[in-house]
Amino acid sequence: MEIFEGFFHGLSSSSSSSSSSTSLSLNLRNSLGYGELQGDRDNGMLGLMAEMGVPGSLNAVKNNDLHENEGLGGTTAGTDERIGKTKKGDNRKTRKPRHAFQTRSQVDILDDGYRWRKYGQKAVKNNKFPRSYYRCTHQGCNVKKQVQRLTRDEGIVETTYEGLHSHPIQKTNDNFEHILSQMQIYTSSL
DNA sequence: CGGCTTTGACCCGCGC
DNA sequence: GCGCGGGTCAAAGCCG
Repeated sequence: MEIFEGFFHGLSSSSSSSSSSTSLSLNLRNSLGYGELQGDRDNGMLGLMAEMGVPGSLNAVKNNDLHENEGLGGTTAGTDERIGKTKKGDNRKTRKPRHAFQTRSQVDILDDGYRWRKYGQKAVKNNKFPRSYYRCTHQGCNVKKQVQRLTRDEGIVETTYEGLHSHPIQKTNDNFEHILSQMQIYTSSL
């Protein structure tokens, strides 16, 4: 997979600090947890990058911001009322896998083939760019993701996926290589 | 007109 | 207890 090797050249030239809103189509078919099992990190993108050996130049992107947060009581089934505060602390054991990776791209929204609905945006400490919260629009699929652009290198977008899709992707991934030629993927598992 | 984004409020955990 | 930081809700507006 020399494509990844290819990215690292000609990247720095394209950081034109313009966050154009053209949607970039990144289609990762069999990655990002499409499946029933949890924690199947061996396949898909993460495993792919793990075995191809991401070059060590990514120390510029310290993922000290990526701290695993298992509590994350976001397991709202959508039925509980805030006022009632049923606070389902019991099923905290069902922690969801969270996969974060960083892509060097000029666009904020990396379309990975799923349909996402934005449900929030917050300013993050130590970052001048806000973090966006998305949820998969597919029925019964409450996969969430966060997209955040780093202050240190505004050419890098950090995407954190939480949960596993229970439905197939709908788009094709034939232009995957074309996408890869436009961005640089870092990896991190948490 | 329906789906999505925007955006302020709300909630909650945690540290002081 | 209070403030802060982060995550979510939901009403209103936008847009194809």
